[in-house]
Amino acid sequence: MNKRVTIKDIAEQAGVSVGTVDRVIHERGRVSAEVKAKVLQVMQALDFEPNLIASTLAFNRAIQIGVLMPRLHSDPYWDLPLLGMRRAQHSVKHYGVGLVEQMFDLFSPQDFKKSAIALIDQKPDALVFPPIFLKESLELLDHCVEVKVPTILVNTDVEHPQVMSYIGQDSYQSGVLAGKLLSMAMNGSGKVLLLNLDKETLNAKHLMDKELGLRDFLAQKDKNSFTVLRQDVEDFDNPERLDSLLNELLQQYDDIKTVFVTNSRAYKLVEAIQEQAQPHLNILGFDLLPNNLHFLQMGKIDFLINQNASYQGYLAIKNLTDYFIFKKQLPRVQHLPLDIVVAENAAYYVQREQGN
Amino acid sequence: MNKRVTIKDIAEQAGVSVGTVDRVIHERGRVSAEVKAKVLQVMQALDFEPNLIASTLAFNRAIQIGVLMPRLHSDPYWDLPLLGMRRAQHSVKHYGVGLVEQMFDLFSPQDFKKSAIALIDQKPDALVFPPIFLKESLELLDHCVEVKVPTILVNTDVEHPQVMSYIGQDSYQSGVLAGKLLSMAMNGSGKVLLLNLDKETLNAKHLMDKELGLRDFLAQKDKNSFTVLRQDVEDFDNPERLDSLLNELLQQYDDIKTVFVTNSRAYKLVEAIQEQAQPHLNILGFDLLPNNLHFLQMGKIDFLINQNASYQGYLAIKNLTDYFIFKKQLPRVQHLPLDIVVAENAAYYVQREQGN
DNA sequence: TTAAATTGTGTGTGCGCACACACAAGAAAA
DNA sequence: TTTTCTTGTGTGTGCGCACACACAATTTAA
Repeated sequence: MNKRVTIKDIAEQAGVSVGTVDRVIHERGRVSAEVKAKVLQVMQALDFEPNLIASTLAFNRAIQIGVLMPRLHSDPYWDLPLLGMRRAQHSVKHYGVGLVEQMFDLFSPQDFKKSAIALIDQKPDALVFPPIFLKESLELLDHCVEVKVPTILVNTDVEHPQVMSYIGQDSYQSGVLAGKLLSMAMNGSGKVLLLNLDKETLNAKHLMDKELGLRDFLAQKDKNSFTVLRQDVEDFDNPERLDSLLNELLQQYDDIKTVFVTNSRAYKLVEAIQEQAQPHLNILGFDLLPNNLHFLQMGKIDFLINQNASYQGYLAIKNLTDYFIFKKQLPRVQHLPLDIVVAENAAYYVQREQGN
Repeated sequence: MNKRVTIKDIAEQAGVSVGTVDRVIHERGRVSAEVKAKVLQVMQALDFEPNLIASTLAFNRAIQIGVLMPRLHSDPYWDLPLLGMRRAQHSVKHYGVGLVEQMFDLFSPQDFKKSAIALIDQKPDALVFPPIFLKESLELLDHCVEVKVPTILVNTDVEHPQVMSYIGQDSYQSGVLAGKLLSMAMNGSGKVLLLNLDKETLNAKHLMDKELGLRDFLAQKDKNSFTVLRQDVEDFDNPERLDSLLNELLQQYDDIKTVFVTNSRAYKLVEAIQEQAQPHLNILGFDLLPNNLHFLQMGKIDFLINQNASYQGYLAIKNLTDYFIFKKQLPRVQHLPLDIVVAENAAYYVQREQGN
């Protein structure tokens, strides 16, 4: 372990004081061109790497990350990223990184807007949120430009100059992957029932992308043998309705072999299905919610594609720490793995959700 | 951001000096019982959490982690954990954590032993290695007891008091998972050809475990419809031999639908197979080696189970940093996820291998 | 020409903690 | 009783860096 090079070493070698070296490093100006060149040259020569530990200690400034998320416990999916963020905050708090949380109603653009304003008022150093409502999100991003708050998006990407980084899944590709798994389960031919259990499905780009991915994959695989039936259900909290709808469809179309639930609500479908002598349906859904996992273990759900929602939140905070504390550049897009989860390998992912 | 509590605050509140508080925290003794109790009580009351940044800075000691691994570039699989370790070292070097690497010949117990001695001679603070040779590994662990070097095992676990932590896959469960995937591919019935492309297969517990997992799963699924044929091939570097062997087996047994290559050498099989009008075989293998990935994309390998070899190495170093720098307790066993990798989701895992 | 602003450089302090050292008081050994 | 050891406590320095401040040498303005 050849002793680390410090700014003091640089100073000596360059024949200046540490203050001058410091000014060069932080580009604070007030250094003559020659001296600056000399210092930089010595830094290169000695391969200087600043001691980030000492740096953060001396920096001694708290970083506040504003977090704008759907209200906790209002929807099981949306709890995941928030909890991931909190876990991350816990593990970087000694760098002086804190969260300022502001919750909003998942189905209310007005509330989103109100919460956004409240959050900005607290002057956070950065912002993290999922752009659930496109119009309001763009307004928020515009506002961020003014107050110069860098932003990380999770869950859905939006093109905007103020977006420093997007962390989330590749929705199209997750549709492709679903196609692969379902085509395997269908063994050559059959119909896929695509279920959008959501409100305002038409506006949800990520759901559209998943459908597109599925259709593209199946078409490329075997255009004539596979069919996709799409059904949007806004009233997904009504089990009787869901069940009867499903039965109607099964009567109307034969050869429906699999169901693709495009979001995390596959468990709602399973809960709704009455035990009858139905043809066996293979069900594919998303995300490791407790209910989904339960049905996966019971064999009522066959596949879950893990979009790593919890890890999305975790990474968002970790990355902002890297950005502020360690001065790292962040990639514009970070797609997380699409894990194929079956009963036989679910335990590891559940464990990882807790850990990190 | 309520200002953090420091040892100075504790000292004031308890009416003692910081030195005394320090002695209490580090249990260095030389503190009277009453004072110690008082200090602890104040620490509790103020919810003191030491500033780990300041702590590591002041600690100012280099930690050397001894790494004993198969020689780089001798086997593509074994490169992964080592590269993971180097990546990890890079990301924690500012804590003063360094690696002392010592390589050995993958097939030579003698060389392993020699390298182990050479490594111990450099007095590392901890040791990481895969216990490839059981006898020699146990000797090494015994020696570690004497010199008091805590050890982390990767890839294979061994019971020994000096083993602080094992990081790796659950081999049995990976066999189970393979069973699940292959049974799906076989659609109800058929034979699995289990290929051990390795030397000294009989001594390799992890290969045995995989076989057991596969057999248990298939038996439980449908005892009568599935059969496992096992074939050990020590001469796996000879393509002609492999190809003819496979053809013999296909002639001898009908209804072989799938091949389970129990380690990372599935690509060797694919390379050996001559393009003939064979019945289509679904092939399952392990690990994201470049060659395996290539054949996965080409559709010649159907599934890869990712044992996260690279991440194993990464975690080993990260965990030791946590242990030494942040005084965290490590779990005795850390099983990494068994990722199901198909052509449609491979990219993310490849990307993660590079990143972390 | 002189005062004021600007530029270039060095010094000093503090971030919170770890640890060596100093030193007093009492206990044990001589 | 004197000496040595032990125990309990406080003080001081340094880890490497960030940043405020001091101050001289210029340059610009008045």
